Amino acid sequence: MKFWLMKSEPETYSIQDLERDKKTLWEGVRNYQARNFMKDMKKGDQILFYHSNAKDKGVVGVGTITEEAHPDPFARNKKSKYYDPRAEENPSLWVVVEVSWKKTFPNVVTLERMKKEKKLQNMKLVQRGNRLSVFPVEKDEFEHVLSLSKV
DNA sequence: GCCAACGTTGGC
DNA sequence: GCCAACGTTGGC
Repeated sequence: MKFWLMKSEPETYSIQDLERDKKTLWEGVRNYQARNFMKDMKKGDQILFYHSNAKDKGVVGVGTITEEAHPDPFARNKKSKYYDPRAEENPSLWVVVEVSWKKTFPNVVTLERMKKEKKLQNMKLVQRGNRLSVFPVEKDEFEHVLSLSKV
C-alpha cells in the first residue's frame, strides 16, 4: 500500500463535500508529474486530503483510492473547462482516480504546524514553492500527520 | 491582492 | 533545442 497527498481548494471541493458524497472522481489534473503519480495509484492506497488556498490550510482528512486511473471524461468534453483537444486522439492523456472518504480530522493539521515538525522536513509539502497537486508521502510521514490530528 | 516559483508554449 | 513570455498555483 502506498501513501499520497492530494490538494484541493475547499471552495472547489472540500473534505466536507467528500464526506457528504462518500466518493468522488478526482478530475481536472492537468500536470504531467501529478498525472503520472495518479497512474501509479492502486486500490487501497491512502491519501492525505489537503486544503490549499484556504484560511486554514493543511491536511483535513484521509481518503482511500477505490478506482485506479482511467481517462478523464472532462478532457473530451468540449464544454468543460478541462477540455483538451489532444485527448480526442489519446484518451488517457489525462486521467481520474476515484477517491472515497475515510476520515475527516476534528482539527486541521495546518501547514504551519507541519513545517515545525522535524519528521516532516523532507515532505514535498513543506518545501518552498511546491505547486504539485498530487505527490507521494512516506508511510512514516503519513502516520505522523495522523498522530498530529489527534492532539 | 501580491508576487515568487515554476510548468508550458511558441517563436526563432 | 533554446529561452522569453505567459499562465497558474498557492503562500503570505
